[in-house]
Order: sequence, then C-alpha cells, then structure tokens
Amino acid sequence: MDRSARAEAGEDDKADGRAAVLEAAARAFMQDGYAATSIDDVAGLLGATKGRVYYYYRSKADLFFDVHRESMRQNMEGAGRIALEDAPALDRLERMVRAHALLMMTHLPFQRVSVLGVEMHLAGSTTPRQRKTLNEIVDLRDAYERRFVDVISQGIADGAIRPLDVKMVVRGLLGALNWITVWYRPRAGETDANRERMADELTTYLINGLRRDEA
Amino acid sequence: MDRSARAEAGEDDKADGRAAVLEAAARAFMQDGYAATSIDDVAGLLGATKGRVYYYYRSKADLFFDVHRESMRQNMEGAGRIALEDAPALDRLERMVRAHALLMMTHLPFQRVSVLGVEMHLAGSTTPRQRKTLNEIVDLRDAYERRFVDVISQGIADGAIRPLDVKMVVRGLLGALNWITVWYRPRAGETDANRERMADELTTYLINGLRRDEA
DNA sequence: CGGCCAACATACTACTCAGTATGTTTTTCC
DNA sequence: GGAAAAACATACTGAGTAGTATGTTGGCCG
Repeated sequence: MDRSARAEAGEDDKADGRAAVLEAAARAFMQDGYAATSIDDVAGLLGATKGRVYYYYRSKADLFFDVHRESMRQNMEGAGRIALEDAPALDRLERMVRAHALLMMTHLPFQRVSVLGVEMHLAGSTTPRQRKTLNEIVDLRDAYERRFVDVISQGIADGAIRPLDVKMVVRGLLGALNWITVWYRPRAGETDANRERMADELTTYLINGLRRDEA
Repeated sequence: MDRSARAEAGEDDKADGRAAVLEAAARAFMQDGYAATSIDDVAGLLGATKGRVYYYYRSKADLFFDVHRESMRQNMEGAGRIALEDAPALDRLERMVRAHALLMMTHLPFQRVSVLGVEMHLAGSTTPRQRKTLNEIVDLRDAYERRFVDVISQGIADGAIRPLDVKMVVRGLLGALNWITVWYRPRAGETDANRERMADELTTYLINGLRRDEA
C-alpha cells in the first residue's frame, strides 16, 4: 500500500467514524427533537459513550448543523441539479418534484431534522462561528429553493405553465413535499416501488395545478 | 349584579387568566420550541413568575396539550364546519382550503406549535392521564382531516374532481397549507387584504390540481 | 520491541430547570 | 370589617445534562 492509498484509507476511516456519529445524531434528533436529545442519547444509538461523539464534534450545535448541511447536499445533488439539465422546463420540474419526494423518504432522518427547524436556533445562545455556519446553511436552502423558482419561471416563459405568483407556489409545492417527513414512516418490508407510487401520486397532483389550461 | 352575572364574570375572569397564560405559552413555544422553552420564559412574557403559570396549569405538558386542543378547535370551527354545509363539494373544499390558509396566519402561534409536533411527545415520560389527553388530540386531528377526505370523495363522486388517491392528496394539500406556519411571519402593518391575497394564490394552485380536465 | 498517537471511555463540574412548598396580597362574601 | 379564599410571588430542591479533563487501549512505525 503506497503512501497516498494509506492516506486515503485513513481519511475514509476517519470520515466513516464521523459519518456514523452524524447518522446516529440524525436518528436521535428525528425521534425526540434537538433540544430533548442528549449527547448520551446519540452515543447510546452507537453503543458508545460521550467520548466518541465529542471526539468528532465540538458541540451539540455543530452536530445539528452538520445534519442540516448533509440534508441540503442530498437535495442539491438529488433534485437541484436537474434544474440545470437541458430539457423543457415542465419536464425538469416534474422530475425535480418526484426526486425531492423520494429523497424525503429515503433519507428520512436527515430530512426530517432539516425540515423541522433551522431558524428556531438562530435566536439561542450561539457563538459567532456557529452564527456564520447557520447563515451558510440558510444560504444553501435559499439556493435550492431558487432552483425551483427559476424552472417554474422558465415554464411560464415558454407557455407550459400558467402565469402565477412563483414564490408563493414554490412555498406550497415544497411545503407539500417536505410534509412527507411528518407522515411517512418506513413500514417493515417497504419496497422501492411502493415509495415511487406515493411520489408519483403527489407529483401528478402538484404538477397538474401548474399547467396552462388547454383550451 | 345578580348571582349568575357574578358567577359568569367570575368564570370569565378565571378563563381570561388561563387564556392569557395559554397565549403566552403558545408564543413562547413558537419561538423556541417546546423543549427549549422554560416555564420562566412563559411567565416572563406575562411579566410574571412561575407561580402564575402553575396556578392555572399543573405541568408544562398540560400547557402544551391545551395549545394543541385550542388550535384544533380553531380549525374545526373555522374550516372543518364548512364541510357539512349544503353546497357543491368543490365549492366547499375551496372555501375550506382558503379558510385553513387564513387560520394559519391569523392564529400563527397556536397553529405553528400544533404543526410542529404532536407525535414527538408520545414517546417521552408521560403519565397515563397525559397519554389519554394526547390520544384525544390525535383523534381531533384525524376527525379534521377526515372532513377533507370526505369532501374530496364527494367531489370525485359528482364528477367535479378527477379520480385520485384521496388520502395522499389530502396529505399534500394540508402539508402545503400547514407549511404556511414555517414561512409566514406578520410584517408591521400587515393588512387583511394582504393575507387574503396570499391565501387566494395558494388556494387557486391547490384546487386547480384537483379539477377534472375539461375536454 | 518500545514508544506514540488515534480513538475512544470514565469521572467530574457547573448550570439549567420542572415542580413544590410556602409566603403574601388582594378580592369576595357575609 | 373580618375571615376565607383566590391569585399570585418567592425560595428551594432534585434530577438531568453540556462540556471538560483525564484516563486507557489497541495498532502502527521505526
């Protein structure tokens, strides 16, 4: 094993350690909410103790921020990037909506935590460094929402979508989709086809409300 | 002042005392979330101390439950009752959607708290009495959702609404509407007309996706 | 093989906060 | 007007918990 391979493996192992803690945190926060979750709870999900958590993260807030960042990354890569492809606007939008719906289900812990509260923790006692991180996360969310705004605007321009208040419709659209994290819980033996059926049903409804009436 | 008038005034005063505490709790929970809000915070919003809160409520959880109950009562009276009126199903649904949207804005503190978490607190350390109260609240919510399910089913039956998965669509619909509590914050000098414009825009979008294509 | 460091575990501290017990003041009612 | 109860305020306790300081152990490197 040469030096670079070793270095890479070492970084992967370290990343895996962090990722395991992060995943446990996401699950714990999803169950009980941020404030009601103790670091001991997070460690408990790993069969470990506080030491392991604090080895990778400096504070509970940092853990929380990283869950958010990861969920935003998932959204951008899974759905946001579709906005930049080369296809009719309405087609892109439909695939974005479907992809977002599926993301809510397949990455439920991260998405659920992300949905239930960023701005809540702007008020609390945060250090300047944490405040900066928080602003970055808000920016990520805004950038993601803008992808939807842009695509819908393009759809209006090319006549596929009826004229409407784009910002308001995006809020409704993403609200309906994010709400999945409230009611969806994976059942035993849940299949991909099952999730796709639900995503399709919602997508059809939400896209249908945008179409120009064909008269 | 005769006996009944005095008794009534006495009850009103008592009810007002409770209501003031409840309102303060709703505002506090909305700001920081349930777990992160202390009873001292609630009392602080009233310019009072713990004694006043605990005089009307036995525990923090009871306060939380009452906020939920009140928000459900607002929904049932404001929007749910429309389901039982005598009018075409799609008309009733449209007015229910609009009414729900407006409720989210005009009763923001209660609605916001109610939206962000009932089931979260089923897990925690609750007494049997609290557990019973919690189930009653869940039943209230289910009954409210059923009003929407019923009206949409009637709309499909009379041909105004295209055939679709009713439960899934109601989840999307209420998700989009409940999401209002996430992004809406009253601005200084906010007017009723302003709120109604937003409610109308959302309602149009959400109803439009349900119509049978007129071919 | 011996030292060194990564990857944790353990032990402890300082603080917050729900709930209670007990005052204190203001009304109510006879 | 005076006792009793309502409507609070004050003082305290015990439990939980974020963060820290300090051990401990296994693996790798020379």
